[in-house]
Amino acid sequence: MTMEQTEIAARPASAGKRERTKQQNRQIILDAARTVFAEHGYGATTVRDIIRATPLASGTFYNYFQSKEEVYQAMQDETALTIRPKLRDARLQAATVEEFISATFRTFFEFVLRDDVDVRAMRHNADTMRMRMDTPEVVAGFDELREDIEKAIASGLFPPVDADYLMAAIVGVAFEMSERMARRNEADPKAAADFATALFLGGIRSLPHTGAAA
Amino acid sequence: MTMEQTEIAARPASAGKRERTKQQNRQIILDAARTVFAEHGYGATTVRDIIRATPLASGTFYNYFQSKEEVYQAMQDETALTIRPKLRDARLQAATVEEFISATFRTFFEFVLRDDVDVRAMRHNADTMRMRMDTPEVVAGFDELREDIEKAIASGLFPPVDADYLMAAIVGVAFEMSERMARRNEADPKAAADFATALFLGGIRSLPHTGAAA
Amino acid sequence: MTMEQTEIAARPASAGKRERTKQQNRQIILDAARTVFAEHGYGATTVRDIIRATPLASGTFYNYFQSKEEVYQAMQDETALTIRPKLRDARLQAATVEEFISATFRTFFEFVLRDDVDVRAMRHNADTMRMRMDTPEVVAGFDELREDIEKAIASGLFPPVDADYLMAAIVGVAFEMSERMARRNEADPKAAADFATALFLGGIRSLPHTGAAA
Amino acid sequence: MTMEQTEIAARPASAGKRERTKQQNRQIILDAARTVFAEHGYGATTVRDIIRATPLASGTFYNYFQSKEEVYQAMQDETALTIRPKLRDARLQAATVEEFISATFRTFFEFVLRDDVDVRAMRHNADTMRMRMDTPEVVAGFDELREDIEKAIASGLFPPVDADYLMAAIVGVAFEMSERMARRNEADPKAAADFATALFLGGIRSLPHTGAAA
DNA sequence: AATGAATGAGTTTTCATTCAT
DNA sequence: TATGAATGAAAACTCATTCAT
Repeated sequence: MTMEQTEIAARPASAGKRERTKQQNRQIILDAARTVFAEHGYGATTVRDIIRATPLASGTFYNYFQSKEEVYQAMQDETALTIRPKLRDARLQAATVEEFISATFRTFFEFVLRDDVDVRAMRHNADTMRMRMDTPEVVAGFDELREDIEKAIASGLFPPVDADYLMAAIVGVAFEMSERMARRNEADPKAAADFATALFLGGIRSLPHTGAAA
Repeated sequence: MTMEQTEIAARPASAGKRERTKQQNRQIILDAARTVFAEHGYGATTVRDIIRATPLASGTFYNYFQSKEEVYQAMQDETALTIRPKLRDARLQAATVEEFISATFRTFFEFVLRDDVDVRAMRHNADTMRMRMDTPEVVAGFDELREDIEKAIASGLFPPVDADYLMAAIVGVAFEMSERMARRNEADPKAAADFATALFLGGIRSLPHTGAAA
Repeated sequence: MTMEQTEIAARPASAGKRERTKQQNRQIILDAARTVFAEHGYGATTVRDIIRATPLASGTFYNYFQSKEEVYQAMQDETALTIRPKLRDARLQAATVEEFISATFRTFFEFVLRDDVDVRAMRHNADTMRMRMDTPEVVAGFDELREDIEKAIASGLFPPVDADYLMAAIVGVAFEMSERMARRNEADPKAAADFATALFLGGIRSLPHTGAAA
Repeated sequence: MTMEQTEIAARPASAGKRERTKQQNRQIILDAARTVFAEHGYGATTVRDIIRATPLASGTFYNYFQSKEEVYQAMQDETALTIRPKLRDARLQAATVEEFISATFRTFFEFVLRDDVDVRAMRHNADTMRMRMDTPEVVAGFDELREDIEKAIASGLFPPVDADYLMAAIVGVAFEMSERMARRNEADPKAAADFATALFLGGIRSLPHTGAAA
């Protein structure tokens, strides 16, 4: 106890540091990394940038991650691990093509809007695609989608189409539309999902007509 | 004297040897940048990398571009300036929805396969970034597509749908599918364009059935 | 426990070893800069020169100063901050014109000889620059002198002369003579101050006669 | 004549280049150097800066000067060669101490104001003293003044004082006062010279009284 | 002679990582 | 374990000078 008092006396104004657990520090770094990577892109982000967005010291970073690369991977994995189960669950419960497609887009657009600011910000910098495409978790998410499409084909739910291209089309529409959606004043994930779903189910002629152009 | 006249006549038209070398060097740097960016991604690429991929001296780079950023933008603009007129021409001649959509994808996929160095380089680098496109020229290309969609709606060619989302969907599918296509052993731009066109015209159920899955 | 108390007590006062090293390194850089600037002149000096004159690593320089310019300014300010109080004290105690002038030159010449590293270094470099002085601290020192002259005029100590020109004359004589003095084998600040004082009090005809020319 | 026409035809809009003689180009470079050195100081000035202040090409510089150093020396020498004879003439005609001192300051202050913008501008950058002090011509000018003082002592015109210190005092007052003078709205070289002359002849108590403080 | 782009050595600057405290 | 200054390899950038035209 004497020692504790000593410590407290020796630290003028660092109250609260004792509260920080290892897990919290790791999360603090991950959150800071997410924000900074999204703002400057992977290449332009320095470890110092991440640390600066943190109450921690530079050396502390290395108690949790070996390098910039590692924290980046961890961050990507965290994102993928959050959305992948959501998407998979949505698809697994689909009994019809409509449900499969609708649930995929609905889940994705809602996730983008509610849980994660990155996907929007990521689009503004040159490293975006790299960030999106190349960590194992993200690639696994794509593979998962293709596999689910293949299963749907096998079970007769889907017609026997090119699963790889269909996956690509879904992914492309999801990312590109989410960016446009996020830029609108009143982002409406349901409307966006309805649009994408109609497109995939019936093509352009099935898309909902806009009031304005009617 | 004949030679002198020749030289005089030649100067304004072909701009002289100096001028030609200058243009060549600029192009050498742009081409090297395209290759290196495609190979390592924007963030991981250094100006030194670009110079190393060139027979030129380091200082020469700075006679043409201020920074990595600037050469990257120039490279994107060059790409956009090449493909935009092709795409616009293709769309302008469209008399039906089918032609509009089909010509867009066909032109894009063929360009990716034939003319674009970086996409070719990407084929050999599974985890390469797709060049992010938001320089003025590229954005103008997107705007052009949306405007053409709006015109098509106004003329009754297209139903009155959300032009912004439709543009995003086309762009997303074009980029994402072109990447998948480029990775295949026998890339077939016609087949890819047919797939995308069928999707946009009639939805999933209109997509061509694959023999394998049939 | 005694040791712990000792540490606690020592921390705020002596600022800890880290803090001490930091101050030392800053001083090491400043001292090296002073020597190198004096030897090569401001323009010919590179940051590398300064670092080389130091046991520190190149990056360490940038932990303390942004540029050559900044370390130069800091160095000048340091000098000005050292000599300004000495000069002001000397003038404040002056009850006569003689004391005012005499004390000013005496203090300046003695400082140059004893305390100022760069002037000492200059002695070994005939064509060294005299550090140009126009950082805020230095200018403030000049202003202080002019103000003290104005006060002396107001109190009747000095005749009502042009204080700005008189200040300039004193400064010019002080700097130029100090340089000549420093180059002599046996620099004698008292003799130099007597010379300048006699000049300012009675003009050329009051200057001490040299034995040689008599 | 045919060739001349050919040349004219080949040069779209370079009229007047034929007029430039070697001597003119040399002078163009010297004048540009004077301006640029005065503005940025010796160290911060690049050969490119000088060329940019010129209608000439970079390669042309090296037809006239070997290096930055050489053009700098030439410029300094030009200045010193202009003012040194003026000063020497003024002193040689002096029959009294008054005339010697008065003519020196009068000539210097008028030169600074009329013929040369450098001396003022030079004071604003760190390399000033170096620029002023160390070219052979400038040093020779100082030596000349000291020699003239020694001759004046030998002839009985001056009392037997320390010629080196007196020279330094004159130089210091001349440069420092010229800077203050140049900053005034209505620079008056006669008044400045009268001030300095009175100081050197009779000390502070002989200085002209200002109306304001009377 | 004049031109001005190319050169590359040298300088400035950054920043991931280490390590003494 | 936390801290944050030190490190130095590597990247960015400059610029005096050369040389083909």
